[in-house]
Amino acid sequence: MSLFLSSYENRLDTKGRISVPAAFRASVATENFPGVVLYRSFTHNCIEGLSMSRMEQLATATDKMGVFDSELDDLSAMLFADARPLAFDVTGRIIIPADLLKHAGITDRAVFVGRGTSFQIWNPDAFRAAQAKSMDNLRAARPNLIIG
Amino acid sequence: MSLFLSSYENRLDTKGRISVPAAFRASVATENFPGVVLYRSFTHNCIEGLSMSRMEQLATATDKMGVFDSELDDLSAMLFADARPLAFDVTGRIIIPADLLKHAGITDRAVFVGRGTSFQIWNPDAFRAAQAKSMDNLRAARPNLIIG
DNA sequence: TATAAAACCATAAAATCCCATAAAATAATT
DNA sequence: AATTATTTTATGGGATTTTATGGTTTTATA
Repeated sequence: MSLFLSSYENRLDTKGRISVPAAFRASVATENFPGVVLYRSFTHNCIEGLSMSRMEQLATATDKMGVFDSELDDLSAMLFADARPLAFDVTGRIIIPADLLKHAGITDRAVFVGRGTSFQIWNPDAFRAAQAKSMDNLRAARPNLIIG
Repeated sequence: MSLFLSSYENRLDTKGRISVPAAFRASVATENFPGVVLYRSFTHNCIEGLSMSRMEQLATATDKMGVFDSELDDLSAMLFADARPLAFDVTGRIIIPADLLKHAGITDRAVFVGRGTSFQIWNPDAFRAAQAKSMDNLRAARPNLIIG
C-alpha cells in the first residue's frame, strides 16, 4: 500500500463536497473500495482517514483479540460505529458528514495531512496551531534538537 | 467480506417494518441468503446481527472446537437456537421479531451500529448511554487518549 | 374466516451521477 | 530556458437515481 504524504488544502462547495487530493486518491487506487474511511479522532479535534483495507485489517485483528481484551473491545466498538466509508464521486470528491466536520471545526476549507499509512483532515488554522504546539513539545523534550 | 461500518437510526412503521441501512444491505449483497441473521445479545440489551455466511463460519468453528470446550458448546447452542434468519423485502426492510425488540427495548426507532464483521441494533437512547460508558471506560484506562 | 405475512404501489428527501469550466500541473517545442 | 500545448485537477451546478418510509392489496396460514 502506498503512503499518504504531504498536505493539501482544499475547499468545500455549497453541497459540502470536497476533493480528496489526487495524490491521496492514488494511494488507494488499487483498493477494492474506491474511497476512504473517516472517523472522529480520539485524540485531537480532527478527522482520521484510512483505506478500507486498513479498516479490514483492524477488523480481523479485533476479531482475534477482542474477546480477551475489554479495553480493545470498547475502542473497536466506538471505532466501527463511528467509521464512515465514503466513496469518491467521478471527480474524486467526498461529502464529509456534518458531525465529523463539527468535531474538526471545519466550515469552508480543510487540510488533508499525510501521516504515512493514514491521514488526517483539519481545519487549516487549527492544524497550523497544532503543528506549532507539536514543535514546542519536541523542543522541550529534546532541547538540542534545532530545526527552525 | 465487506464490513459493517457507521451507525444509522431508522424508524419502525406500524407493521413493525424497518429499513436495514442500504450500506449494510450492500455488505451482504454478494451472499446467497438475501438478508441478515439476528439474535439477542448475551452481553448487552441489544440485538446482534450477522450475515448468513458468518453464521456458517461460526458453525464450522464450533464444530472443530466444541467437542473440547463445553462452554463454547453451550454458547453456540444458545446462539443457533436463538438466531433468526430475516430476509429483506423488496425495499430492503425486515420485521424484527417481538422478543428481540423487547430484549433491546426498541419501540418506534432503532439504531443499526456497525461493529466490523457484525452489527448491533439498539434502542437509540440506550445506545448513546452505552457509548458514553465505553468512552468513560476508555478515559479511565487511558487518561491521555481522549480530549473531546 | 380471521389474522398475519408477503407483494405491490407511491413519494419526499437525500445521495449520486453527469456535464461544464477554470486553474494548475505536466509535457512538448522552440 | 522560455514558451506553448496538453493533460490533469479542483470546483460549480443541474439532472437523475436511490433510499427510507408510508399505505393498499393480495396471498398464505392457523
